[in-house]
Amino acid sequence: MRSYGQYCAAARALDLIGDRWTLLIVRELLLRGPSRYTDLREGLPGIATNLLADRLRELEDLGLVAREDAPPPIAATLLRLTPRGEELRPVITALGQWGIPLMADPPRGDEFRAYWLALPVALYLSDSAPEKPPVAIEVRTGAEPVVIETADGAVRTRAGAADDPDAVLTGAPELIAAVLTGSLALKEAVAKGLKLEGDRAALRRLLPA
Amino acid sequence: MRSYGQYCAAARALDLIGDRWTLLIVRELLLRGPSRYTDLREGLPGIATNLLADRLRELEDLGLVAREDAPPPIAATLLRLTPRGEELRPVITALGQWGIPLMADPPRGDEFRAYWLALPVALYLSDSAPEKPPVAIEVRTGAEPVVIETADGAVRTRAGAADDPDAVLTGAPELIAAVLTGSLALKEAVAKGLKLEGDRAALRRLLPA
DNA sequence: CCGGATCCGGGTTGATACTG
DNA sequence: CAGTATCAACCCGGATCCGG
Repeated sequence: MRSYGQYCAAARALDLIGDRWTLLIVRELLLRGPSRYTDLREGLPGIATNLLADRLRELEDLGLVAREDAPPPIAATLLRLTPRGEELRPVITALGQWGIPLMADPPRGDEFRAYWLALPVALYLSDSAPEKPPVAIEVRTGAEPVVIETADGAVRTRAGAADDPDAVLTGAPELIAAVLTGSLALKEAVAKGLKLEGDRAALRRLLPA
Repeated sequence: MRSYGQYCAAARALDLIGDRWTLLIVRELLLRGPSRYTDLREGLPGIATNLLADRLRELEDLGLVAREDAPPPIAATLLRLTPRGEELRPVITALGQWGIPLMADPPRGDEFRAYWLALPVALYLSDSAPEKPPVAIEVRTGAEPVVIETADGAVRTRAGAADDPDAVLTGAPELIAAVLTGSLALKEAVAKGLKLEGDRAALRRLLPA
């Protein structure tokens, strides 16, 4: 954690969270909430385990991450963001928004985790008919499914399958991403191989205009 | 520029601009506009000249920075952000906002350039009386003065001295920063050594409530 | 003076193996 | 599960030098 030695807010921020991997660790904690060490490592493919341990210790020292013991049935310690750590959300959001155009070219062997879609979902989706009954859409594109659902006007994602989804979306990550960010029309995505089962209107209700 | 190899917008953004110094180079170009190589280096104390050259070449290859020949009288090439590069402003802004609390502790030998104040100014100052005649406030805290002035409702900064400033603010960078961000009352700052000459109301008109 | 290129020492990162 | 240990490769920072 070498300092830039500049009395500038952005430079001082980068002093703390500008190291390689640090912001991606914050992304994981923002998207997944309190996590075990091993789960973090699973969500950060490519990181060396010693680096993850180092970074977590630094983040703890800085007061951005806290360690806590999980409730009794589970024997594990959880890592969670402190309130000050949560305040990094706008940074991740700004980075993600700037990076959206980069998602147009396909993964080329990049790793992918379905819950990462929570980032574009939060940025681009909104419930255009909050007065109607809530909807749930299951997305199958990574190893594990993700559910996009509405809850009193807001749109959220969570890991896992839906009990009784209004629609199920299956296909390549770049097709899903393009549809969710509005850069590709649903019809064209289907023509390119995206599979949409169930109630198409439920999905349209959430998509950007 | 090693890739994280993750199909995630934030990770891909960091693939491009996550290297050390890269975002600070963007900060310089955002705050100063088109600049010569040597001026960039002056605004990035601590950077090794080869690193600056490397980063600029990368940014050029990525289409975030463009090189242009300065108009005839001057014999120099200028570096400027492309539109896509300008789109990084929200990233710098988010970082700067998160970093503001870190400015509370004094510089401790950190380098400082007065025009860096443009960042907090844009975030925190606004003209509460745009119908009145414009005001100009000169700030003397670094090697070179900076002017904060209003122009049709907006608050801007520019390098240099003011012809006929409504007020002049002189003092340590951390006092100036604390006042501009509203974390320290003007009266208390003056008690701590800040010097305010001229029309106090002109400054109050711009400060956060 | 401007705009770099080159070289070198040391620190950081990354891959793998290993451990309580 | 949650790391530590080790080591090679790479990147960074500082100094120096060089062509317009």
